Amino acid sequence: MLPEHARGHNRSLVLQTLYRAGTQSRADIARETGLTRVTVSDLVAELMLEGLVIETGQREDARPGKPATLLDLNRLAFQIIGVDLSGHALLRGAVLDFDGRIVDRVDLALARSTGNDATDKVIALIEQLVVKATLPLLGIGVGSPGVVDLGGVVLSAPNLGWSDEPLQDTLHARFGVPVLVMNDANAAVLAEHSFGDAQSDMILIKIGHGVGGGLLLDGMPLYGSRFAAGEIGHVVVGTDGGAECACGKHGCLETWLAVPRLEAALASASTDAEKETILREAGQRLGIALAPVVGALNLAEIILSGPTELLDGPFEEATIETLRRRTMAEFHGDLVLRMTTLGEDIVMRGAAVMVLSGQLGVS
Amino acid sequence: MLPEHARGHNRSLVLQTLYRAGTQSRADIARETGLTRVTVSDLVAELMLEGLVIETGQREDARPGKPATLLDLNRLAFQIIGVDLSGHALLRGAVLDFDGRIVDRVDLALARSTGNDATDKVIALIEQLVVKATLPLLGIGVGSPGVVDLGGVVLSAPNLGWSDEPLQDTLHARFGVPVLVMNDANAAVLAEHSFGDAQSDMILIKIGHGVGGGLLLDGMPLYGSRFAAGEIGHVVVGTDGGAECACGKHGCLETWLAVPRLEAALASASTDAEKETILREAGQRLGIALAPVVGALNLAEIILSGPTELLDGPFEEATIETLRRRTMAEFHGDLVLRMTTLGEDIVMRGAAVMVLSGQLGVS
DNA sequence: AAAATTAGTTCGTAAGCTTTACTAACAAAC
DNA sequence: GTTTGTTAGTAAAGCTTACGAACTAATTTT
Repeated sequence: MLPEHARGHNRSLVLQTLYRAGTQSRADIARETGLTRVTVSDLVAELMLEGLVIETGQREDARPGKPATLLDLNRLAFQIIGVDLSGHALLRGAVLDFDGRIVDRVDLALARSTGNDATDKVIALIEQLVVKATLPLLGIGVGSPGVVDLGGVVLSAPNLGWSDEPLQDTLHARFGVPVLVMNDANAAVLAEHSFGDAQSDMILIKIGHGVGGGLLLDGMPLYGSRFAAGEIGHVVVGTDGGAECACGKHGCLETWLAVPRLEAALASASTDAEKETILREAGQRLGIALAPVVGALNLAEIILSGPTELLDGPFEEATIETLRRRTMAEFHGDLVLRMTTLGEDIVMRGAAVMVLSGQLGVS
Repeated sequence: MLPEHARGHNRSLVLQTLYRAGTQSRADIARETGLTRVTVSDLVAELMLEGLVIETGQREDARPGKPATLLDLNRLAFQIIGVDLSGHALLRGAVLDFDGRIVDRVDLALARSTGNDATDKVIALIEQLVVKATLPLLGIGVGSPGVVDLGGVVLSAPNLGWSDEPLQDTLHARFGVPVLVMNDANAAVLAEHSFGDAQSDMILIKIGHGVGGGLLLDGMPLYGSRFAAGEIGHVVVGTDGGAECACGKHGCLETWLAVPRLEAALASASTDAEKETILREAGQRLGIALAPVVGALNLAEIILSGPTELLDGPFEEATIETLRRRTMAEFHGDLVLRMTTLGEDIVMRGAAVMVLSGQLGVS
């Protein structure tokens, strides 16, 4: 641990304080961080030289003493590109600002491309986004389905036909800015944590063509021993059989609640009561699968991401009821289950958080 | 982050290097840590003044250059007291050396004491141990059943009749040395990680009068949002009912595999085949409960701690078979399940690791 | 014997943060 | 209007920490 590491840490501390609490004075930051006013002034001077921080005028409120010079992140310093590769047929990308707001967006049909063709599609998408950016780029964040290691190599992503695809290096070589590639559900968790005021111990379940999850424990994403943390779709649920899965097993979580399966089941139902029963059954299965996870990790919150019309209602209710019945209320009395508030943009916004966090230590 | 924090980090780095790799020279440590020889010399001088590090002579092997002065941790500098409160009827304690070896031990019957009486028993146990220690004490580590917060307050431990018991503060006030109190299963996980060459992502399941677990993720213990991580005993397993539990639910993990339940079931079995079936059934239940956890966390290793005669055999086999059948082999091909190698001393040795880690940053 | 190699120390320097002391700018009270 | 007290920010000096260069020391290789 060298002095410059400590300096970098303190730099991030200042940025973090401004990012979270917004406009503040140097003295405010000093109080908040525990550093002295002198040190904060020094760090702020450095950050202003780099264009990351600006003075925004004086504080107006009437109180004794010299009025404070207010500071803020220079929210016009950079933009970020966020990319979501988790759609089954559509690659989605956006230009985002410092606050994670979407400035512009581009979609590109995957058209069943796989392997190098898929990689080329991703590059083409980003090229369009680079043109649309109106400010220098802080970096590019990508949320990819499948298993992604810490170096941004997609170890396995069946839908895109990738195995050991060094996407992060490829994109960095092509675009020359920092690139971060992460699993889509992990990116979504980061978005929910930053923008959706989620707690620090939670799991996010992403239900779409497949079922995946991302975990945040004590505020940090979990990757797992082989970078496959959250890959819960092919865990068998219950002790009473179930439909056959593409993976060969019977009763995998995906066979109960992947969107195509749910829609097919709903289509064959005639009455509303039947439909509700189908949704409740699926929600119960999710609860059964999650109960040991919630118990073992003492989670505070479960977030669902997926089609609102399917998940928001009987499904969600059945899941939380099942969880409550199967775990100790004493430890989980405050357990919350809810839909994400970020909708379809969750992965792109999470990808932007990755970049902010990786480049500035801010989130 | 102040310079002195960085200094502390580097101090621990030096100690850690010596702790893990054993006898080495200053130059070896410099190469290993990336610090310069100058800095290492400075840190070593400080540590030698404190009596934590000693020179053990010159290296003997024939190679060019000035022969190295070898260093080692002063393994006669301190001893540690480790206490295990998880026994149903017996409090166990030991004096341990720097390497976690047990130097002396003391047991004390709990005799159904609860509340303040139980606290007094713990103090009496430690008083006996303090007398037996032959070197200055680095600290006292305690593994307690129940839910323990980060400040060493036992929020809830039914067997000992404790709620919100500030055990860490009480013991620190009484004995004047650093005290660390942690959940028993978490302590056990630390022991297994340090002494049992376990991997960095694992769960340890402790089966005794109750069933509890401890998690190590990326080398760090997990505490959970309400400090109840690992409390998996009262999660309902399977979708086919089960016996009634003391907590009021049906089919909790404890109703399938707590030791008293298992022994009762075995006692009513007449043939060996019947007994094996009972153990296999229990092992399967554990596998069913753990499958979602292993899947969600992408764990590499599962360790069992408890009566060998029950767990080591059909039980263990059934658990790993069930896990393999219920999770994706692709992500968990190297999944290992085994008994702990540390036997009954695991919690006391883990308590010692807590102290080593907390006081010296070593583990 | 000379050259090469490795270990460890001494000395001076750079970086980073703190403490102390200051100026500037304001509000409140007399 | 002056005094008193408070708050913001800066300047200077000093401490801690780590580093690099240059040195001594001890041993093997040539």
